[in-house]
Parts: sequence; structure tokens; C-alpha cells
Amino acid sequence: MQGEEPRRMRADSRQKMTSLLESATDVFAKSGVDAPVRLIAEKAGVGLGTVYRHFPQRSDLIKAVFQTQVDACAEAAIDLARLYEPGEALDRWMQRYVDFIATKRGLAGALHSGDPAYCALPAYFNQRLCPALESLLAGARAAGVVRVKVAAKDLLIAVAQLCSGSQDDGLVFARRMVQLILAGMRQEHK
Amino acid sequence: MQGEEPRRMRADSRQKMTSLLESATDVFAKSGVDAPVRLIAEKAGVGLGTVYRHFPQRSDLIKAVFQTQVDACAEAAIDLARLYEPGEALDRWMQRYVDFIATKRGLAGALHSGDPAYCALPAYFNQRLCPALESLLAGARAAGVVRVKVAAKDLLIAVAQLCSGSQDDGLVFARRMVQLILAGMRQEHK
DNA sequence: ATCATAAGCGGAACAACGTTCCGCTGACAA
DNA sequence: TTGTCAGCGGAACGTTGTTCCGCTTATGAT
Repeated sequence: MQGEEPRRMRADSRQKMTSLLESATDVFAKSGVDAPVRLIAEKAGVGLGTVYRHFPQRSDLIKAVFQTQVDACAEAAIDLARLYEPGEALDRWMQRYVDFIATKRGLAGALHSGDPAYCALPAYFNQRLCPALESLLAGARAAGVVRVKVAAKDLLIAVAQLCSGSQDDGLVFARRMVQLILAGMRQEHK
Repeated sequence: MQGEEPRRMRADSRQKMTSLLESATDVFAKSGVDAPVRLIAEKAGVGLGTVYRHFPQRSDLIKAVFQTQVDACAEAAIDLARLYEPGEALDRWMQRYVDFIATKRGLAGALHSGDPAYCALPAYFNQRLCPALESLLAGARAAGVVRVKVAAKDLLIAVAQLCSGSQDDGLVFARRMVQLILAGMRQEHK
């Protein structure tokens, strides 16, 4: 009948699981993805065994948090497109994207480490975020706000690299650079 | 009289030190910069205490190897310029540079990790390699082999990123891309 | 409501790492 | 040749990721 999961989870188990995800999100944002698993378990009020029951490897926890946040970021595009006019929606989403990338300290290192555990992440990143940005760009272009032709994928990568380059005051710097890019996209053709 | 080091090293101490550096170079090249210190000590036939006597932190060992290799790469530019005509010298040095970068798996991660131990490395990298490449470029330009105006720093960074992007068959890919860039630099102006 | 059962939990225990420490050895000046 | 201390080796410690197992307790049948 239903194509659901093979088995229903026990209620307390699901609760611990979400608590764990929240804690991991916080800790990764505050201390980077290299934070100890023990710290995450403690802040979630959960034992170590529980962490490894739900996420057999440390990298699985990282992947789960990352995908959740990518999903949230992609869905924000839809909400923003509904709430604001095209140009404003694009602006706000780019800032949202910058904030998302800024919490990813240490992940770039893991990505380039050659560890196969992470090699699926960039694909997921593109698959979810590219369409999101493309639809915003299309809207802005249709409204005549954006006149320059630019690929969504290029924009995503460019901003990501702007953010990962510097580390401490990176956020204000990144925001400024993104504003610059957005302004550039609004220029008239010559 | 002499402004040398404050004290002469004991002969055996210097021997162990160079043995250590060689071993570290090998191991880092084979297993990446995340290789265990114990393995390096063992392959050098040296105790752990000796490693930490010469290099108080793991990162000091990485820095030492890195700087040695940067120096060697910079000096290779001088040799090549003497042995070959300008265009050939440039080609060969770029391949040499690609080989150097290719042994740096894992280092990009360390560099972006925010660890202050590594923040001096990029500066050293530029300081030594930029002049080296600039002199080769100047020679090639003077000989009329290279006609496009390109900054040495940009070339170095571009190639480094080409190499770090892919990881397994990265070397052949990188070589091909570098050939492409070099060929592009030889184009006539339109 | 009660109970049997096993899903799920906590945290002790293990392995691999970076780093510290200290007793012994042997290189070098006298 | 000999005394001394620079320098060595590796045991030991603290912190990590990961495994394991005895106990707790949610859950469905009664």
C-alpha cells in the first residue's frame, strides 16, 4: 500500500533524533564542522551511543545537517518570491545564502579531503540550490530588474568562494561583495 | 663576527633533522599532510621525542617541508632559465609547479581551517614564487613567445586551484589545463 | 491495567592520534 | 680519557572517533 519507511520509529527515538540534529546545527555553526561528537551529544542531552545509532559515522551527521540547511535555503527562495517583488526577493535570498555559507567553516576542507563520505554533497548542493536561484533570476529578468546574463551555478560558486576566503570578518566582507555583484547585474547594457 | 644561528648544532642532531625532513616529505607526498607524526618518525628511524624537539608542533613540520619545496621550486626557475630558451623554460617550470602542487593533498584544507599556524604560508608562497614566475614570463615576453599580458600571481593561483579541484586523476587533468593556458598565452592579439 | 518483549539508550571501553615528559646515552671540549 | 649535558627514545597523557553491551522503557497484546 504505502511506499513509506519499512518500520515506524519509536516516538522517543524520533524526539532524540531531532534534538540531536538541532544540537549539531548549533554546534557546527558555532565551532565549525570539526567540533567533537561528544559535545554535540552532551548539548542534545543524549548519550554517545544514541548519536552513533542514528548516524553511524560522524560524516553522516554532517551530511544530515548540511542537507537540511540546503533544503531550507532552497525553500526560502519560494517563500521570498511570494512575499516580495522580484528584485527584492533576489537580494534577500542572496543574503540568506551568504548567511548559510558563512556557518560552514571547515566544511570546504572536508569537501576537498578526498573522503568519499562527502563527495555526494556538492551534487546535492547544485541540484537543490541551482533551480532555486534560477527561478529568482528568471523572475528578476522578466521584471527587467536584472539585465545581465549570468548562470545561477556561477553565482552560487562565486559567492561561496567569497565567503570561504576570509574567516573572521568574512561576513560583512561577503555581504558587501555580494551587494556589488547584485548591483553589477542591474547595470544597463553598454 | 658572523650573524649565524646562536649555537652550533651537534652533528648527529643535524643528521636526524634532515632525515626527518626527507621522511616527512615522502610521507606527506604519499599520504597527504594528515599523515600521523608517528609514521614519519618511524620511517625516519627516529623517536617521537626527536620529532617534537625539532618541530614543537605538527604544523611546524608541515611548514618546514612546504617552505623547503617552495624554495626548491623557486630555484628551479633560475636553473631552467639558464638551460633552456625562454618559451621552453616557462613550459617546463609550469609542469614543475604542477608537480609541486599535486603533492599537497589536504593542505588546502589546513590553510582554510583558520588555524593561525598556517597563515604565514600563503605569504611565503607568493613572496618566493611570484618573482620566479615573473622573471620567466618577462623572458618569454621579451623573446616574443608570450604576447598576452598576465599577472604571475593570477597564474600561480589559477593553476593551484586547477590542481586542488580534482583529486585522483587530477595530475593529467591539471597538466592538460596548464598546457591550454600556456597555449592561450601564445596567441596573437586579435 | 498489566505484562512481555525487544527497540533503543547511556556511557564505559577501545584505538588512533597529537603532545609532554623524563631517565638514559653518547658526542664533544678539556 | 673523561665529565657533562645536548639530545634521544618511547612510555604516558589527553582528546578524539567508534564499538559494545547491560539496562531502561515505549509499545502492542492481553
